[in-house]
Amino acid sequence: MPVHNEDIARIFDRIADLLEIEGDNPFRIRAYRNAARTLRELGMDVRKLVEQGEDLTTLPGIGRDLAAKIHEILDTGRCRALEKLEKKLPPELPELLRIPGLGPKRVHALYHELDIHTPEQLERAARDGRIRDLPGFGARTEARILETLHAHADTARRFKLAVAAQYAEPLVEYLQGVKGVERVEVAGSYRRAKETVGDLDVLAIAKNGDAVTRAFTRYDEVDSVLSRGPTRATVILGSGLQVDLRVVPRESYGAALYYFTGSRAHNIAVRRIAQKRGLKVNEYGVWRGDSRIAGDDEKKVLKAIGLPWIPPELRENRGEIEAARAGLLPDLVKLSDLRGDLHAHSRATDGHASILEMARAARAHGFEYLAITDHSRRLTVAHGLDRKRLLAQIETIDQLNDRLHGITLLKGIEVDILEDGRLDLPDAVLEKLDLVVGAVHSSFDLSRAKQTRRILRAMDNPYFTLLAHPTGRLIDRRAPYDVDMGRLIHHARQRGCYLELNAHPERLDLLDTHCQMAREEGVLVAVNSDAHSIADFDNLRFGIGQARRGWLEKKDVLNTRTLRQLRRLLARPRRNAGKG
DNA sequence: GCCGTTTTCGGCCCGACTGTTTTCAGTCG
Repeated sequence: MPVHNEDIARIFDRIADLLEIEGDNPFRIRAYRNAARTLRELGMDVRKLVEQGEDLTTLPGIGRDLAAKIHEILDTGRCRALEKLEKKLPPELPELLRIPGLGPKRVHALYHELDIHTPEQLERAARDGRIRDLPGFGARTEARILETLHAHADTARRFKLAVAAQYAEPLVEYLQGVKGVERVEVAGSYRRAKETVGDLDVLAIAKNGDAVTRAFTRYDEVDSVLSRGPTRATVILGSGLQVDLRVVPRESYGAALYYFTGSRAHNIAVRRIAQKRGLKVNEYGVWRGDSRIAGDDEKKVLKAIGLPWIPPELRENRGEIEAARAGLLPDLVKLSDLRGDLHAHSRATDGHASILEMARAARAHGFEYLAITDHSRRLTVAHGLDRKRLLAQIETIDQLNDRLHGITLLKGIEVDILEDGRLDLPDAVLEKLDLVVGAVHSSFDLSRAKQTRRILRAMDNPYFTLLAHPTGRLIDRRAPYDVDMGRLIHHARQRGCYLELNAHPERLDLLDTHCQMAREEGVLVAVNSDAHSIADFDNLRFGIGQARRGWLEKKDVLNTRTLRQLRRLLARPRRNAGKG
């Protein structure tokens, strides 16, 4: 079994969990967690870096010791440090940390005092009333544990950004109507446009916080109230989504917004910078001694620390702070930069609207062009187009273009990439199209080598323009297929073809880290809706959020180009094909 | 365990809410 970054990251997280239960040095624990994070966000296999003879201690948060452990895990598949810990403590113990309200200290007590290792044992002990007598526990805590054990599966789940938006928007509206509330905004991972959010962090300006948190807990979607004070309250909505509300005075709003937008890693890094300058940063402002030197406005807060404003989507401590200090922050792409959409379906296959309806909807979004890219014949469930039907559709689009004003339809196809890398329709018909969007819809479980070879070969087709949803993942439902994204991006560069960032809320595929790789390699990314109905164009905002998380600028995105520029770019793979 | 234009040793982000603590630890974000 090849060891991937995620495997190593999990080992480090387990070590951190166990050390924490043992009451080890918190900074040592954090070091393991930071290293796990570095590995997860590396964007390429650490194994590859090792093969290239790179020094792993150049990676952030990885020093001599952890580099050696990575080598050990890569070489042997094992980690002696973890095995040693697992001899001291039951390996399943970290599971208990996932239960809300249980931290390392309490898990330590449960294990050492009552020999509890598992949620099942915990439940039994709680039912028997044996937990309340432990020091630091009580009857309330015991009851709470039983309660959360039952709700456990529900509360642990994350919500797709688009789903969270459906809950966030009406809640914001409700809070804006509460007396005394001046302003409401959702911060946290929602504001950073993460593909999924664990909870909502809502921020409000008001003088009387107590009245506002009280009104918040009375919102009719609230299922249970976890805590409530004069500046903060936490509730669970009926959907299972947790919402934290914080209320701050106007003079602290910028500091609070910055603080609660996170990410945690970003905040820590920025506060360390502030600390070195003799400043303290908290949710109420930036402080020099007892005097607040900034607070009401996010831009001013960052300025006081000596940094330019950093877009929320970048705040992951993945180089944005260094870029900010060097004046090298990207000028991120905006939704309004999009001039068209290069992936949409019609009723001819599995779409719900006619080509004309789709064209009009795209025009209403201000688009200059829309590519119709229905499925190809192999995808029979979607009634995929064969050669004959595609030729008929080409004719239809030509006719529509003659009478449509203000928008141009591009002739395309979302053609299946077959298992051997051939495309699902003959070149003779692909040649007649403006663009060919290739996609994997089958054989997801090929080995990494085979899957990579399959897609590389598809890209070699002279008519191949754009690789749709490049990892094939469906958030929470289907893991990405195993493919060497670095090689795909490199090959796209050589072939002159492009990658899609599919904006469908279930896909958001390319991942943000892949976008960064594409950008560094100079491969343009198309942010596409994959619309199956006229409403689906609205999903582009989530795609743009993801693109911004991937540091993409307007110039990095294919469909920010004018139709004229775009046509030239779409012809590039064909031109390159002749050069062998 | 990591890290370094104040440091190779001595630091490492900061505050709110809860429950059981009668002065604060634990958890969370």
